[in-house]
Amino acid sequence: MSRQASSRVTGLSGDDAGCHILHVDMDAFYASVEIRDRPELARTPVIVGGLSGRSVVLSATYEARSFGVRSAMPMARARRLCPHATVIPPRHGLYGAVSKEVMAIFRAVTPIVEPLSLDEAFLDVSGAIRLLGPPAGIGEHIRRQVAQQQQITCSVGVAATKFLAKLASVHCKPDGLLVIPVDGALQFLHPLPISALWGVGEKTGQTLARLGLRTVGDIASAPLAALERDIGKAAAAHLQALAAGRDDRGVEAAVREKSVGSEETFDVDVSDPVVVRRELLRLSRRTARSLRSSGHATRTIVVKLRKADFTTITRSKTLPEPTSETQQIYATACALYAASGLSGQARLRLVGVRATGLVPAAAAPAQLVLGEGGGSWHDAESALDKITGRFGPDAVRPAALVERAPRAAAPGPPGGGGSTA
DNA sequence: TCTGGGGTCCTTCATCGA
DNA sequence: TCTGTCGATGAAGGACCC
Repeated sequence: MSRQASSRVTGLSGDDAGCHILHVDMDAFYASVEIRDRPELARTPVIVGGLSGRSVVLSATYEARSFGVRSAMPMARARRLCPHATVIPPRHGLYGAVSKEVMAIFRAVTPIVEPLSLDEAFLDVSGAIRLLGPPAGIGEHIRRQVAQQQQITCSVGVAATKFLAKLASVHCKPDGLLVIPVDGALQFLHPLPISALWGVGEKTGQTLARLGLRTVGDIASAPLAALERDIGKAAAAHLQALAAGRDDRGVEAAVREKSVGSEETFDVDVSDPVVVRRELLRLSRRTARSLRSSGHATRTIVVKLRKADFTTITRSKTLPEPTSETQQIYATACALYAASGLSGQARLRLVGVRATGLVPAAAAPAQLVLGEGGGSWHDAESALDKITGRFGPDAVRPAALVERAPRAAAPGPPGGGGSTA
């Protein structure tokens, strides 16, 4: 088998027999897309992130990372670490469009593509081997296509399971390809720190460290009962399977959405219920629009409230019938906010609205309101979706969301007001 | 240092009906 | 009629991932 390029991390045999899963991950995706449009920034520190006081880093070039900048880091700190970096506000629409084109490159290789986010995906290439050759060669083919068509680089992990393929791509970044052969999996896996395991974050990592477990090999040989006692049955079984190289999840081309939602952090903490309710209206609108555009309705509405001290509470309500209407979602969100005991009592830094328990919209009964013809709000909102789809999300807004100086008026009462301008 | 936004999954506890 | 049990479901919170 020929390996044309850049196995940055190896030491393994490179034998890709039986390694039919690829994990493809774009390198510093948002920043790379920005540099493609501004080539003068190539090989310089670039940070993509919001400009407001509470923004975090969304993406950073490797030049910026060499100064300690990491994604999810507060922007203020990133700017202190790397004051000469170019900071670019994110253009999500552009990244979405590039992502679509990259996924199309993947789908030209195999129909079994499972996107994980805008910038990474699992591919099952077992059906493409006869036509395109061994998996590592397919990985190189994909890397070339992405570089030629999109002028950005990606890294590819090749292995027999999703977890190992993902680890492989992490270990060959940036701009690399790594095969973890079937018979080299444990040799690769066991020296890694426990944080390499999918599902071990800060808290679980601390718990495992208290048990004296430091490496993946330690987890593999730990008694299951001890793990279960400290991290729970499901997590213990999950981690021990991964540590033994077992991962029987297949690549799924169609993953069903389970929830949609929207949340927003205020620039400054807010205690005024009028402002909070106005934000709930905005978020309810966004959530309802996501529901309708994905062809779903929701049964359960969840409101998330984060206080100034960062403690977070959620309150939820399951409705008798599924809905995708802004009015009903907003009314429920307001009721949950009122019942939380935080209304007017606490300073909030974030509010969120989420819809779970999704059902296909076609399965939801048409909502009839006494005294109105069937589907009144639904028809009106569908019409608005068409307008906002064409002219942008702010083309038509509820009166309550039209900014007025110095302070906007309260949104109309739940269930009755907050309608369209 | 001071923590975004969009998600998934798991655990625990309460409630309800059989 | 009362009590205990069990499973399903809902609610809340936490941890994690990208």
